[in-house]
Amino acid sequence: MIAAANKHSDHEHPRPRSAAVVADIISQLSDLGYRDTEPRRLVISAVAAQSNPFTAEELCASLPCVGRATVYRGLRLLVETGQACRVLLEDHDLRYQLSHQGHHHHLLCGVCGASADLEVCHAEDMLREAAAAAGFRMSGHWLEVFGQCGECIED
Amino acid sequence: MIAAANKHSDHEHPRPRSAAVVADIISQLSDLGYRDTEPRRLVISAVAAQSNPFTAEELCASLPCVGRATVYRGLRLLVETGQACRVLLEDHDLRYQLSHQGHHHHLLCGVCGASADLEVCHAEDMLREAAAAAGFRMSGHWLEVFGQCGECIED
DNA sequence: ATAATATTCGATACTTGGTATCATTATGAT
DNA sequence: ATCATAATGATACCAAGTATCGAATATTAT
Repeated sequence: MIAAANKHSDHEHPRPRSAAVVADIISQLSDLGYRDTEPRRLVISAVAAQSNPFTAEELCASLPCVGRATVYRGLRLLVETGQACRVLLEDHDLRYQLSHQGHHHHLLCGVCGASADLEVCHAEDMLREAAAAAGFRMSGHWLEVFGQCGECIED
Repeated sequence: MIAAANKHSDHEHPRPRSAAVVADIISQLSDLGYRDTEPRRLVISAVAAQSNPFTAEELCASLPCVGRATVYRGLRLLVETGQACRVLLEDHDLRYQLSHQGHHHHLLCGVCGASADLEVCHAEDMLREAAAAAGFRMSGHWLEVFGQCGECIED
């Protein structure tokens, strides 16, 4: 009934095929006319190396050789091109994360900070109906689900 | 199937029984041990006078006689005690609004800025199930629905 | 290869939204 | 009326993000 979710938490190996992910993103950006530069690569690599949602400042801190403005620009570019997405935590802390597919939402663990994707948004039709009942034409929605991941429940 | 929504837009009269709303909030705060002060009253009145979601800075601007810190403190108090809620617009603009009942979500018009409430969150059970399928224990969620209200569709 | 051109970079300054500090003032329980 | 305590407001501060602009770097054409 509900789509399964892909867990991608901390507790795993360095990061599976991070280099390939970076190369793919660079190539997609290139197709859009964006140049392949050293700082941009560094930003994308750093983003791909993160497992849990991270803040822009954390990214800056992990990239002391790249200017702050460049980090923010790179991050914004990734969000605008759909390669990364913003994640809103329960305390309104805004974080970022690589996008793993098109439309999806996040399950966010408040204990360890891990996130998992809900790959399909089944709420969409229901929300569209509810909006229509109120005379609204729905054009989009924002949804985050908070809780604890399996590992943190055990502990 | 889906709960009806209460529209509370701009196009109406000044504001129905705003004074009573303010008195009620003051009284509830008083029960919690918060004092009834002049600046606090002014903040609450200003909040109650708003029809659409507003920013904290707009509130400050509409209350030149109240210190900025006090406006922010008052707003935070209202959110913490459940009298007001935060509303996240599609462009990540964070706004505030009086709460009209317990758990609910917002239909937000991107054209005129009006908001309406979805009074019951039917998505909740579905989300809890989806979270459980991914091994998560859901503790909460954040949902905003964007679109156009009836009046703005006509125009 | 090289020059021309447009993009990107990074240092810096700025903006916005919000919080901490702290001396002064107002509240409300007694 | 007194008095401990909460609230205020001016100010300074902080965090996240954007604008500016001269210097550096990619691409493209030659």
